[in-house]
Amino acid sequence: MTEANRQRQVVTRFAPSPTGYLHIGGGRTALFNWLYARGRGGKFLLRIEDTDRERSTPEATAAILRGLTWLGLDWDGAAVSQFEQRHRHAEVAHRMLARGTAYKCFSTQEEIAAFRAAAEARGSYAVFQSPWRDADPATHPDAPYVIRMMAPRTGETVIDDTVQGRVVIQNDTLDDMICLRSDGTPTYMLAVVVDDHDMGVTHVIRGDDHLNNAARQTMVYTTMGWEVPIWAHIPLIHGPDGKKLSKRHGAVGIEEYQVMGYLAAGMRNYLTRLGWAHLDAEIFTTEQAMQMFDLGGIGRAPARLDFKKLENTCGHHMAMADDAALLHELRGFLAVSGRADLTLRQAELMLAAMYCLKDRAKTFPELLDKAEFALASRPVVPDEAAVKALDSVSRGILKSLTPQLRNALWTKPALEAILNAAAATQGIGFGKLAAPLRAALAGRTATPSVYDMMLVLGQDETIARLEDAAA
RNA sequence: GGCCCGUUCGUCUAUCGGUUAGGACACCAGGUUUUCAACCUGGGAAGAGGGGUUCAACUCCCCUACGGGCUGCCA
Repeated sequence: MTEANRQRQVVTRFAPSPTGYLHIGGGRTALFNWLYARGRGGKFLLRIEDTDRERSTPEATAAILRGLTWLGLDWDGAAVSQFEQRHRHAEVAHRMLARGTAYKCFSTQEEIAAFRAAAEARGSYAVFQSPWRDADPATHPDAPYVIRMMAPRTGETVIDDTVQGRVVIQNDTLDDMICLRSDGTPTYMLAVVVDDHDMGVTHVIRGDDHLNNAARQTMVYTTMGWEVPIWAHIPLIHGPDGKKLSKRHGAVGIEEYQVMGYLAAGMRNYLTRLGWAHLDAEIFTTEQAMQMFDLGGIGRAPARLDFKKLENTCGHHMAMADDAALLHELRGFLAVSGRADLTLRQAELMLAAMYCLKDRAKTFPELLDKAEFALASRPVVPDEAAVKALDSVSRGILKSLTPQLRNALWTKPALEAILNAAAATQGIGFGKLAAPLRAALAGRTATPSVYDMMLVLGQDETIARLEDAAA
């Protein structure tokens, strides 16, 4: 890390390749970059690494943008297409050529394969050494060629990594990486460096699968006379079994988590805490995360995904959430999970009920389940257990209750007085009275408090449901 | 095979040479309660193994084991 970088405004970036959905690990990488930049008044940029024309699709790009947006990560400026910078990349490659820090290599892929096979046969695994590295340009054939960087074959390259520490790579373990393919398109290795430099990226925070690559990329910076960014190679996320996260572990795409009904805020909190810690901080807002987040707090070992903890974290955030915001996010969930939107009436009731629902649920499906009494419309169809609670004796009690409720002041103390008196009159405990009320009001036996339901439903609806059940 | 990175309760982690190794999730047991959930209290639970260095090591060094990454005209 140099003085210049330390003083410059922080610029981070997320650079996914658009070959599929936004992977949850990628989402976390983006989150770390975003948190780091936003917490320091810096910039967070987005670049789509679409130089692999075979595998890149616009659908994948769209999915990535959707995933980031859902996670609440906003980027500065428009997303940059790496492919569109290809002429700039080629220009840099040719400049390296002109400077003598790169050369044309005419070796065919068959020749390279043969080289490797021969090395393997000898029991060694030497990196490919192009015969064209020191060839006289006069002997160059009129054939397709790639441009390879002329990397030093001796000495070592040091990666001063904020997370991994000082990592030393021997130069003889690195080959002369290809910068420009034979079709004239740039490789990722060259493109990342050029783009990061051109975009003014100060901190490269990415998966540690790139740690070794950082050595070769450092050479490009050096050979071009550019300033090397501050590296932070973070460990990848693993599945619950400790193995690399893959489809067999279940959800790997960030959007799947939205469909499962996790809150974006909870997801951010959980993902921030996964592999990063600041003393005992567990549940925090995004603003607090921005304040606390630092590269030094990132662990060196890969972390495993723990759905239980994710759920618990989301539960905290649901309880903390603003009612209206929660309703809004709930409707977003309804839309992506292919469920019907709420009617105006349902939305109103949902909002009114939120106070007694949100600290009882961890995810949106749970919230919806707890909200069943508010969402249902008359006549409420009781489930099996509720039917049992509505025997003839209970129905009689409900019947005797309605006249009193009709004249009641619709407040909790007033309702409490009425129901307690009713229970006393019947010579039963309050629990005995609550059961049929639940059944009548919600059609089930597990519900929020009967008072909350009555208050949310209102006088008319409450009485109507009791009459429905009593009949 | 070579090179690189990693290893503290089941899981996420704190500790940055001296602590009864702390917290959270999960789990178990109580409690509260109007059902479910929530909530409250308590409990069990860890430094991969082996060598060093040091008065003192989870912390520093080495080896082994295990896990991961790189070793592409993929990113």
